[in-house]
Amino acid sequence: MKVYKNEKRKDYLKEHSIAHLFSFPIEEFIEVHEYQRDEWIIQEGTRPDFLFFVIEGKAKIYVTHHNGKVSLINFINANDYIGEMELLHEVYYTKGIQTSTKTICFAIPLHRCRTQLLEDVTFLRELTKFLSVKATQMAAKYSQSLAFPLENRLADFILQTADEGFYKEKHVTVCDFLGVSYRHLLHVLAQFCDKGYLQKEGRHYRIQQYQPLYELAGVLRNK
Amino acid sequence: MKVYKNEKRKDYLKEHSIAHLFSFPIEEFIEVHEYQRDEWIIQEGTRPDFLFFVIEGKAKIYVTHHNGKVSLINFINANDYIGEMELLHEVYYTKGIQTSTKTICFAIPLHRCRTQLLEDVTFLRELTKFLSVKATQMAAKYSQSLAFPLENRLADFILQTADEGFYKEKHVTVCDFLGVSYRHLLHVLAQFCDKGYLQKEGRHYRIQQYQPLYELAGVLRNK
DNA sequence: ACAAAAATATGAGATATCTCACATTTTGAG
DNA sequence: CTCAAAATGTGAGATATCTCATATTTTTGT
Repeated sequence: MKVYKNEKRKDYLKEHSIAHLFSFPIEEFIEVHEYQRDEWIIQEGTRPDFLFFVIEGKAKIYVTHHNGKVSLINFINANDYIGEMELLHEVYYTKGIQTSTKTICFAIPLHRCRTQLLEDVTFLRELTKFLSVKATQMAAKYSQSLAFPLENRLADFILQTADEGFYKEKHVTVCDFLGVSYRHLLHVLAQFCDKGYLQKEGRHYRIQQYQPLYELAGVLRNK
Repeated sequence: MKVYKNEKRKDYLKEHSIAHLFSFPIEEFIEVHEYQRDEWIIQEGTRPDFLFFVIEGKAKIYVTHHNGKVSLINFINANDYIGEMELLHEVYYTKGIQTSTKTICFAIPLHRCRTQLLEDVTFLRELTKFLSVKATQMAAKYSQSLAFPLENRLADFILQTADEGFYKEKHVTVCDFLGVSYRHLLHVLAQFCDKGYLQKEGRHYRIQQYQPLYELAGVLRNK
């Protein structure tokens, strides 16, 4: 992890100003952190000292279970908060956050700003919206994971992550995210190929037929 | 649904004052609603006109999927908010809320209070905490549902809901909540009886051995 | 450039969970 | 009280998903 200083820091603060998300002058407190690919921004089980706001990059939230299974709870993108749970709760089991690309965050030191943050209307209103979206997403994922087989959830995931007609996600990551075994993921992908929805090209999959994938994904939506 | 008026309303407002959750005088706006058992406080897919705060009673959040499956997303108890998503988001697919006992709520009319609520630090701070707990719970449930078989989740549920050593929940509700078929739920309950953890008495189950249930439930906790 | 680690791949058998069909019991509205 | 609806209960076969063993390929650190 690198901490940007002086000019580089100032440039980032100016270029990606988040002053409008607060009603007090926050900039002076902000540190600008750069994490490289696959670095851990927060270690699972360890309280962070900062509230982070992601400026550039992507990351993943992980939790490890007693039986050794790892769940990828969600993806984090630009303009997401990290560490807000620890700001709000004294006691909290901290999830691990790992970058999947180079990631730049604004880091707000909790020991200096906690009190002010918790009294700031502008900040709290934004955070409330952020959390409500998060809660809704998780509720949706939860109920879908119980109500539908992998076939449907995978179709949705493929459509959401496909890039120019190609699905290129890493199988291992997708297993953790959709909560299925590697074996079973490959099995369902192979079915999609058999049925002609996808065609494997090297290690990527070209989407051949969108319509049946749309139909499989469509049933996840609410009534 | 009944709306309490005059003395009855005043009594409730005094007895269960929520003035401390707001920094402006909210009481004058509050309606006191009573819902009987099994009544719907909010219809799925229909925007509510109020933000509710539960004073007494219990309710359930339901969502219906395209394939006809119904998920019980969560339980609602005293001191929970209902309808906060609709306060925060113009566009939102509203979940259904059904009481499971007689339930009394304070109902805050959105059209009159929305603006003030969204500018109220005290309210927003409380709501933020409420939502963060909700988001965390859902994330936990989600990852657990994927990582563990029913055996573990049911053991946890039995221990959490048991009353004086007896488990008495309705099977149909539990199926929706744990996202499994009726048949399978009975199957696992029968296993617990075979193994001597539970003993069926009429339509209730007496907990015979806590230890193995604790162990099954324990692996849900994080590493 | 090379060895180790990670990711991909595949087969076969086991288990968790679902669907459907049907019987019985309990509950609630009128 | 009565009847229909809801909840409970059981069997049997189907399917979704997991585990494990093992092989190949790709990526990564040094």
